[in-house]
Amino acid sequence: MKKDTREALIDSAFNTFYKQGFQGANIATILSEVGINKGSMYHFFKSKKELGLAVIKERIEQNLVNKYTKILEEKESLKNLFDAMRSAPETLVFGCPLNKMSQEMLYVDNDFKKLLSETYVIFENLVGQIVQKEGLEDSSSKAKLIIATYEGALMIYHLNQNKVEFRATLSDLENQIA
Amino acid sequence: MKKDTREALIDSAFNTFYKQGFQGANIATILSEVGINKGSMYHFFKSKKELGLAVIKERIEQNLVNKYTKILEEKESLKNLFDAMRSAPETLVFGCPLNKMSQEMLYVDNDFKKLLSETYVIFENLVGQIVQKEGLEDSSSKAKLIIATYEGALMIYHLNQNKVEFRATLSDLENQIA
DNA sequence: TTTCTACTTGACCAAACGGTCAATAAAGGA
DNA sequence: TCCTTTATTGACCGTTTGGTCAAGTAGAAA
Repeated sequence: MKKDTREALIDSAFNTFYKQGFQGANIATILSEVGINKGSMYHFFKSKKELGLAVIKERIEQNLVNKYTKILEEKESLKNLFDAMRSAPETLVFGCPLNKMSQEMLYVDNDFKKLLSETYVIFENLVGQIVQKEGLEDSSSKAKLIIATYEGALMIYHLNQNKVEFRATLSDLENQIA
Repeated sequence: MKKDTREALIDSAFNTFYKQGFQGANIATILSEVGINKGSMYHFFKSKKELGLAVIKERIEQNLVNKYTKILEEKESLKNLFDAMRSAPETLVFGCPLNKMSQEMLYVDNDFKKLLSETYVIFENLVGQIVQKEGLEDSSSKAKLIIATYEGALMIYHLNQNKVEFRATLSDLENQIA
């Protein structure tokens, strides 16, 4: 179990940053959640920032890759993509992790910006492949439109808590895309 | 000039929070920018949080109201709405203030959440009125779609810095709405 | 068993943070 | 002019913050 300290640290950091924001989160919270001491964390990460970057790389990016490559490999990719997006309120209870982190950190730190931009490219490519698989043209601009609408609608959902309208927006988009 | 301290404070706070986030910003920065002492600020605002709420109410919300009521009163409202949105990268250099603040603070503090939700309602209503003025049906769900796409596309723009594609996304939306 | 490395402890630190306060100054009205 | 209210000063405070470090422990390899 000792070997998993690093993973437990990233898990807890992801959750804490996700809820409270990177700058608003404090390390002590993460430490007590994992049940270790400060020095132990600094053995794996040389700073809070490094921990943040690891969270982006190993959780935010990885979660996106896992989720959307799986959809890409399925039979009805595009349909499943919209199904997955429509269920976002259930899974992403504090919003889109990539969007949250981006809004907060993009102009605060350049290393965050670089990593978050790279993560977005991966996201767009995966959605683009799903669109392309359906034989649709302009897959990259369609992917952008899907992601934009999804992210924006998710923001609105978190502001007005109206799940029905959130899903309706995505369904309209789905009908329009195909 | 002395009477404008409160306004100068909110101006500087808005800019600082906009760039660095609410939690990431420190009061000393704002104070030195305005050129006053700490006690002077605490004469007008009883806490950093009160200053943050005032920024939302008196800058973020007000700016939205000013900008979109003006468009609503113009001749070609809907066209001008899309023109204004397309020029967002020039005016909103760090993203959408409402979106940024929402992503950061929605699940951190309930007073922020309430105020930000109210601000969104105002935003949606104004865009809804612009849509309705054009004689289009379903103005409220069309307003949601416009805002969602706009917010999402703006997020993408800040991640990939591609202004051409940002504008294209909004132009596609414009063509599809009408 | 010894040794080397990876990990963990817990006390410690300096700096930065948000916030307070009594004293003072300036403005405005009577 | 005097007086009251509003605004400003600047020193001060307690807490929290991210981060350090010397010491010790556990585990694996030899």
